[in-house]
Amino acid sequence: MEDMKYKIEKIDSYRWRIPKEGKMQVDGVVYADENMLEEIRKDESLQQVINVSHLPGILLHSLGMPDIHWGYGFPIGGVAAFDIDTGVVSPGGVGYDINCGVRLLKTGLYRVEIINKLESLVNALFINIPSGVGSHRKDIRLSLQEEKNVLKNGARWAVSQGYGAKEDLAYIEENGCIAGANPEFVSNRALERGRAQLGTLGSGNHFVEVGYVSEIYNEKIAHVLGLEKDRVTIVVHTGSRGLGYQICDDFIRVMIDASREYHIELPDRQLCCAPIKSPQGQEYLSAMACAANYAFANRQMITHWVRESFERTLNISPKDAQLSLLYDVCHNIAKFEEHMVDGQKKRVCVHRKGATRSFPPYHPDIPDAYAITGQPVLIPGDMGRYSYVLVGTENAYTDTFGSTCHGAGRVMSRNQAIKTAKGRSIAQELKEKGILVRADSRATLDEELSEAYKDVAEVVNVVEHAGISRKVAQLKPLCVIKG
DNA sequence: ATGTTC
Repeated sequence: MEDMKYKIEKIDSYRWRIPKEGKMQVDGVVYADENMLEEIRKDESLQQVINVSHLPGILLHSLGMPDIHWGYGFPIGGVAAFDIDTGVVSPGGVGYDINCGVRLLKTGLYRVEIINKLESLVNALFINIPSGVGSHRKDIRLSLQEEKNVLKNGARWAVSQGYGAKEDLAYIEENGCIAGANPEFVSNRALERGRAQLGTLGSGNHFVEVGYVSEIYNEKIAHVLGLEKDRVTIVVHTGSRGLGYQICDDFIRVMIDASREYHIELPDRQLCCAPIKSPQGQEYLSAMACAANYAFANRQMITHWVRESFERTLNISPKDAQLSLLYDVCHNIAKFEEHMVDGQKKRVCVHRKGATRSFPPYHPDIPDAYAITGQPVLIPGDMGRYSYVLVGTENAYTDTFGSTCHGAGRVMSRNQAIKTAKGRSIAQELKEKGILVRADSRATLDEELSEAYKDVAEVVNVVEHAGISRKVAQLKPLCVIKG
């Protein structure tokens, strides 16, 4: 590399250290192989890992996952944990799409049973789940009071309204509801934006994808999770829509003032934050929990319309379709968790921005049914390739505050992707690969071009070799709806 | 990611 602004040392084939210097409070640690590191160093994301390491109360290290890339203040693919008494909470450490996340449904169906019905299936999904920028539902009109119930109760609210079943809740991170949500700290503007958008997909990299289990890497774990080769699966990737965006935006303003008030020295204004125990910190966490719960409810409602689309299109009963929830993970969130710090168990505030929780077997916060496997970790790839199901490990718990990667990671900006796609039909190219796509906008398809992303297989390879997740299965797409 | 620059 030409001008090196920071030192980087090899720990092993999959881990790199940026040693603490100057005002850094801790080292930076990045998970990547050698080739990936070269790519990663082309953007500002490692400088962002360093910037985060300056924040007060940061514990052990500022982490970068192999799918790291440039983000607002904190890198996307970043993990940082803070001491509750001396540390801070930062909206930039969570991101604009609060509780953007992934849910995986498994079915009793085999690929051959749906392969001739993909067109009607994708059409049904596209009709039943509004997609695209600003998408909203005409069939649901929430009162303000009811919306506040959504924010307080998350997926549980959705189930109480008939979207899915009570049994689903055990298979959602935090059972689909983050504690401490208080709608009092959500602005009217955020509430307004959220009201008509509940139960919609959104845009960008969000999608609903019907696919199948293409590869099993660990038969025993796959069996416990209910995955079998050629079985049909559904992946839902979406978040908290305009509501989460507005909450992030509102609190960035609050935190710029708070950083000044508490004399927090910031290497980048975008890292604006407040002490966890300050009023501003607590208010952000209450509002963030509201957005997180909205996102859980959103994925739960979308699940209902996925099930309905399957039942109607394939003319099967819900029981026969067996669209059961395998798991639902957050990948943009700040949470209070217990971790080992300097040999002591300690409650800390973990920021995961474009990073997934990866809890080990027998951790009390994972479903009983998965005690022996560890927490399912859901890693979507790009539109044209494949996604992965992994499980959490003890190493993740000790090395990365129980965290791992979240996806393929962009290598092209959105504009670059649009330029690359010029003169091509991405939908047609996908069709030739056997993937049927329906999208609200052509521009979104162009932005989400396969080549705009790293090969997720390489990302997953790193987290597996570094020991912070174990590979269980690969899923390949058959049809997909997008924004 | 985002009523894609109130």
